[in-house]
Amino acid sequence: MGQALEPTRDESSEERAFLASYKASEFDRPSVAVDVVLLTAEGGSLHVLLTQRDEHPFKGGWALPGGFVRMDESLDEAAARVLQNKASLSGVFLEQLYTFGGVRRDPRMRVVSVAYYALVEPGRLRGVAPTGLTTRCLARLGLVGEGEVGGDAVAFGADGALPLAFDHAEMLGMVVRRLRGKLDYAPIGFELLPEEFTLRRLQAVHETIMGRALNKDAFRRRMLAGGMLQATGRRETEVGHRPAELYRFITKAAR
Amino acid sequence: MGQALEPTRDESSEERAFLASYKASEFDRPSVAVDVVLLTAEGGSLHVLLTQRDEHPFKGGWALPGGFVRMDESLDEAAARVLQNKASLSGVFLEQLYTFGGVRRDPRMRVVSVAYYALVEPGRLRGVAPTGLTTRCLARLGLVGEGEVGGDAVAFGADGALPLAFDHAEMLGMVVRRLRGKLDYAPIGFELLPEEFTLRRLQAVHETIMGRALNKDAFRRRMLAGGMLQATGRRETEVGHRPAELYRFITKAAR
DNA sequence: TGAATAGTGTCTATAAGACAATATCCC
DNA sequence: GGGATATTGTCTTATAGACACTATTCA
Repeated sequence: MGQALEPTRDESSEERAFLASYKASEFDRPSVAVDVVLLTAEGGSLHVLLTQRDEHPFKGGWALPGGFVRMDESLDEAAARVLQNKASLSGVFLEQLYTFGGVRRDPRMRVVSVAYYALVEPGRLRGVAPTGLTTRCLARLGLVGEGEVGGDAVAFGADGALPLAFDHAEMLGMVVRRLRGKLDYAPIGFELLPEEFTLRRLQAVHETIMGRALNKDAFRRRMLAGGMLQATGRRETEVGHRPAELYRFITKAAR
Repeated sequence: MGQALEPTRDESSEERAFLASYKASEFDRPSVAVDVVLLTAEGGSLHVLLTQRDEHPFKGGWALPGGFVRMDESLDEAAARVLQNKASLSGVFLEQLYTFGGVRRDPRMRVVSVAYYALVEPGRLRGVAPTGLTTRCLARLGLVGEGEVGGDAVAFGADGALPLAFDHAEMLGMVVRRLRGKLDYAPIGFELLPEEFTLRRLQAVHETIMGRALNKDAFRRRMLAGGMLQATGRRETEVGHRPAELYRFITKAAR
């Protein structure tokens, strides 16, 4: 570039005086948190990791895993830390979703929350939310205004819809719409599958995200023409019918 | 919904005790700011409002208009306030872009900045940045890695590329890519035009955003088929050739 | 009348949808 | 062999790009 200024090189006495006199804590400021929407796709539905709150506010309600951003970590790092601490996951797809900053979204105090979403294949979530636990669950995700622009999402537990804390229903609605929008041009379907998969499984993931059936022929053609799939030569086994070829996702760099 | 908990109704003594004991200012926290990318399209280029910094850091560099978020306003409201104060604009398209939260993006202190972008027609920017002023300008915007996924943008003033403060080159790069991605399915081209416009002008705006020529016939067909345009019956005047019909953008609601 | 762009109609190439035919596994 | 799904090939239809032709304004 050569265009950006280099602040560290510009250590004039004038600047040093300015920095010394700058009172960083002079004003009230919001807290900054990250919330992570950890998603997986299984059984034709998206599932999201939720934890039950044992304190006020929204005591007993279900919330996304989150935490406050530390002074020595970036937002991305904070989201990765939350994912590591709450789900023992690292190295997964993790991307910023949107930042929620309503004045009263947390009744305790002003909290600006940067929402992230993570995508992981079901196999990596074994043990993260064992059935039977009441404090955390993988809830099935459904949209309220199906097919509409705005609207919240609903999370279903074993006994029906779960009460969601804060504005987390809005976050969940936004993440589904974001996925649907990105699916056509970003390689996000692969993030929800193991390393090797059949075209049928990939289509099932896409159908799960879109919430509707897709044309098999067109899907197959589009995927193979897209140049992001590499045939392994191997085939699935023990399926009770003709086994399909296993494919692998190849990044642009590896092509 | 009926699923969300209602915190205000849940005023048990237990909750009141909790809220009273909650120490909101116990921890260090980042400052929260908004930066606004105010864009318009003219002469085949996108233009962005920049102000020259007269203080450290990045003294003399060019920055997006921005400001700290107040405790009594949402992020959207803060962005609208900045737009009103710095450009005397209200009621324009304004949408969140991305949140930048690198640890050292501001050398003074930790600042998390929520970037917004606003779109206005050139006519509404008359007087906002008069030529000749040295403290603010409407800079022509160009992408660095044209056609690539990532990469910064460059802002050109009268004398060439302007040095951009903070991570604002990254914000500008992101806004161009966001616009290109949204153009196909969101009605954002209209936001950069006056209320009535010809198809040729609309195509010029799309070409400006995409940075490449578009097929005239296909563009025309697609726009007319999209159902978002209403012919006014009037035509442009004084153009030195056959005048084109004037169209108006109609929202879904008005259809 | 000429220059310049608007607007229409038609042909072709490409991608999507539908559907039939064949292939290959497990039981 | 029968059941089930994979895979291939073909036909039809919708859309994008190319291009020719006509229309309308101002100079």
